[in-house]
Amino acid sequence: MELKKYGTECCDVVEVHEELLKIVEETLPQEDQLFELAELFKVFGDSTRIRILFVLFEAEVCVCDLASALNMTQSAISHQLRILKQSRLVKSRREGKSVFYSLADNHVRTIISQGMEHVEE
Amino acid sequence: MELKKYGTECCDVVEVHEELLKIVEETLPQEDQLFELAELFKVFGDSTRIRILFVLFEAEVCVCDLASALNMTQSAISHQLRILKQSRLVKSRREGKSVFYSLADNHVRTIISQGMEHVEE
DNA sequence: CAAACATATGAATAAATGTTCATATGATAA
DNA sequence: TTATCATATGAACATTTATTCATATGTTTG
Repeated sequence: MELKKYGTECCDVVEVHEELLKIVEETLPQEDQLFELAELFKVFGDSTRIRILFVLFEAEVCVCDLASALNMTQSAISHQLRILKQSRLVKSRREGKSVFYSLADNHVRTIISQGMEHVEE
Repeated sequence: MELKKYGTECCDVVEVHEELLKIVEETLPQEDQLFELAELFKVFGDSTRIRILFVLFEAEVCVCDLASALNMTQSAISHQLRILKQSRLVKSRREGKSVFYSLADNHVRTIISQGMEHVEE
């Protein structure tokens, strides 16, 4: 599919090309969806959380092991797990005193692997 | 592939399970790669930049049309385009006084569509 | 019950970030 | 050249955010 080009002589016109505006209106998701999407990617935008996710790619792990493995305080890890859970990227399961975390779905893997491909280029 | 579980009785032990540590060491990307990856996702973590990308899904567009279409100042858009360009998500091409922006590669589409799938669940 | 352990969370602080404003750069036209 | 248009960018400000510290919650053991 060919990309169209807009705006060649737009900038001295007060109104933008009707056609571009129409397309944007048709294809741009709703404000709240764009916001949610940005919020989701913000969650990926921290190396501590990325590291947590990489560990969870391999195993279901409890909080204190995550803290040890990543060499961070229990509190810091716990705060980040909360954020990961709120965005439904991880889920948790209590077993006695411990809480085990694991990946919630496979979008995580796809998104991270696409990101890796991009930075590795 | 089954996920293993680690840490059942770890937390009163000073050292974490050897096995988990080994796996983490083997599979965790280098620090600088993790950092780059987080930086990349930070770029997606802003709704203005997401909106810009959605417009560029449809067409090659100049800066002032982007500003008009998204109802933002030229300066704000330009700052964001700079960030998108630095992470090689968009590319630009000058034509006379105008500069046209377009997507740099297709990872952008995959990443965003996976993100959309996730938030739409 | 109390003590010990694992996890969660509120408050505070420092660092990062998006937008605005003013202005600089680059290109075209008169 | 000078004027004008399109874009880029530095500085400032307000907001967001990751970590630390202290402490609370929840579970098991004695």
